[in-house]
Amino acid sequence: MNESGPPLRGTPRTTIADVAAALGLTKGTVSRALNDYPDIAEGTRVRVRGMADRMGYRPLGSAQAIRTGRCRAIGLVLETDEHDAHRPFLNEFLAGLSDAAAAQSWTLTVATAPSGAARATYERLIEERKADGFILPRTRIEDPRVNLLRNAGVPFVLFGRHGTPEGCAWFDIEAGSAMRSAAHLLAERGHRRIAYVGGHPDYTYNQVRQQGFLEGMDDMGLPVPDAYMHDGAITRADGERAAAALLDLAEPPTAIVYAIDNAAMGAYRAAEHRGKRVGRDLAVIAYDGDPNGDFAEPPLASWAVDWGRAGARLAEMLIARVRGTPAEDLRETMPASFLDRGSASVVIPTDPATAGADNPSQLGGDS
Amino acid sequence: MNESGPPLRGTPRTTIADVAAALGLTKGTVSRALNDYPDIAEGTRVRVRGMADRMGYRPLGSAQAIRTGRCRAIGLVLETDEHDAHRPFLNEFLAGLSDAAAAQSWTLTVATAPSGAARATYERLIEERKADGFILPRTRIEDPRVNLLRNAGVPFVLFGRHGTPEGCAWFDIEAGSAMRSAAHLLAERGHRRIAYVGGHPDYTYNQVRQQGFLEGMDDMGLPVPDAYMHDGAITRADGERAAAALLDLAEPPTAIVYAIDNAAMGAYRAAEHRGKRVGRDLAVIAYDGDPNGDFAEPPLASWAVDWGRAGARLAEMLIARVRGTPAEDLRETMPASFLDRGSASVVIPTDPATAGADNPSQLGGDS
DNA sequence: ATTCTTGCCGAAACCGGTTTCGGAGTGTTG
DNA sequence: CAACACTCCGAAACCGGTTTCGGCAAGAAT
Repeated sequence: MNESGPPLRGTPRTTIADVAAALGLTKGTVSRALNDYPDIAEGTRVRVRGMADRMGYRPLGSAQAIRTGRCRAIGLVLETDEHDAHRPFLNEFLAGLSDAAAAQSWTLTVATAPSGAARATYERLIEERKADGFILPRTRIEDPRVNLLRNAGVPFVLFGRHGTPEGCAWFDIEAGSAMRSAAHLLAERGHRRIAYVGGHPDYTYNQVRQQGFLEGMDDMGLPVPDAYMHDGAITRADGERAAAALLDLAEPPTAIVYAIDNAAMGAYRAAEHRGKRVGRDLAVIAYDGDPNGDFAEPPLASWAVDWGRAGARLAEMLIARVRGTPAEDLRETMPASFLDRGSASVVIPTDPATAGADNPSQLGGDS
Repeated sequence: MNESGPPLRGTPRTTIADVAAALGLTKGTVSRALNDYPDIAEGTRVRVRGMADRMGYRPLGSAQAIRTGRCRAIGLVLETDEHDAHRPFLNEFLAGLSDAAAAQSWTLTVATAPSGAARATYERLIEERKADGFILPRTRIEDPRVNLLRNAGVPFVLFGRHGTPEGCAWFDIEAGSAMRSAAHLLAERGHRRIAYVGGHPDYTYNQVRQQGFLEGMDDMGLPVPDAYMHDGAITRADGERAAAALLDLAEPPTAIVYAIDNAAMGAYRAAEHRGKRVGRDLAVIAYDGDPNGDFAEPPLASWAVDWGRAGARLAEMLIARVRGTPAEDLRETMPASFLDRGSASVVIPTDPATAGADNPSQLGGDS
């Protein structure tokens, strides 16, 4: 019984036995030749190699898997009911992963799960050996996936550092220094009152970006009053609320740094409702490089991440990890690149008399 | 040799042999019991079932695959360097696919390829049996993937009908009737001069939507001059150009129907540059339900597709197809739902004297 | 009481690979 | 010339399932 299905494959693949027969060898020998066993004569190896790809032989992953325990597949579990800054980039991220995997004849197994119930999904994939290891996007500060995989003995690579990175391989974007540079840049353009609006506090990216911003402000000797620090702005509406609160302060900031592009888009409306204009009365720099930001008026300055490249490196690192490279040797960062667009080009004339002091009357003059 | 990797799994799965031993049966019997063979006593079957899930037994996909030829995986090849109207929805689409697959203990294998070189990707996945069948998103009018898979004897389900659908299973959104309704609705709101801006001409969606629009116009007895029919607008810039051309006509349309939300977003700027305003002087209805449209001023009226549901149905249909259901029995459509937002709420007062005639002077009065 | 079914399960082959083991052939050394 | 060490490959077990085949036992038919 089981699943009886008529539409079986047309051509009946060439198996390793076919290759062996064509050469008068045994399949064991062919297998060892192809897998670089040292007890195979070099001449035999090239004969086997030649015949194998002349016959178009491609080993059957599942057949290998049952003996080796490896299916040459990267696992990726996307958590769905979650704010997804990477939504516009999912394509590129998947492309990076998939291409890098394909280059080594690996494939990509994707699953989704509601954030809470991800555990069961991982367990199923592990139990059925659908993946040799996992890439963990959007790491949280306390991330239950890490312990789960650690205990199961399944290799993984974090995208974003973890609170306790012992024994973890990770890849990360230098978002901290990006935010730090944002603070520098705004300060150099004359801003003294710069506010920050963060994202979801449970995630490591949020910590990193906020800290980077604060370092940047500290570098420039600029104070950051509590009222200038917001958090938890994920959606455009969140960002609008935060901007509204900031702009309604007695001493409103002249610039806002957002952790998330999407939230930053809300600043435009908040400013407009107060007769101000982003890019003229208020500078905004955000992070993500969301293409939609390019269509804002003026376009949103932002830090862009090369998601394709990130995916590719993550895939390569995970494959290396599965093959045995120690986790400690698999740690990389990649810089983000700044898109210096209109929203950031607000220059505050530095009055020598008031330079260094907080001077509220600086704000608001047209052009 | 081969890939020697230390981090092997912790717990050594329970195999079918373990279950058999625990019951004093042979693994053959256990296998048949679990797969509903008729020659197993009902009592035995329940004993086996009970013991199996008490022991947490889960069959190893790759082991099954080598005998059955099925790995219980859905294949999805995303073409990357392509205009992707589904980009904002990729998440939901994947979630729909993955959840429906998981419900039947299937998984999802995702690969990407540049549009041109997709063939090799399919061949590799087929050759290595990484997927039992494929879901083909974004069907083209002449789609090489169809012949490829047909010849290979690999099951597939089209997302969007194909030019020659013989022997094809497909799922489709009723975008034709959506566009038709859009024409009706605009006509009912008094519009007589309605233009259309299509998307990429190689894809079936474009054909379907355009035809639906023309039918709707025909239903209402409204003429569609050639100058009112545009095509090939994918990006926001494309849409802006098309709108500009239309608005610069001697008799500009009072409403534009777009095949793609993203292109429709360009109409806002084109209108603005001409002192007009979408939602007041120009009605716009598009298609895709892009969440960004909700942040336009006024929000973009559009037809939304439930991508999660679409993915789920596609997965279920493909699994059925793999299990033997004839392609002809696997054909479904799903309606799109109209988001009647600000951009469509332009009412042209129907002057009894001029009703039915094209009257250019109708346009543009401030409400 | 014999024969014929029928229900039910064990035994074993099989799928396509990998890995271990042993041994035939050759070359080296004492 | 015997003993020994290598090189290289065949033979066969193995992985975890599925599927075929055959046979035992109980009940039905003759």
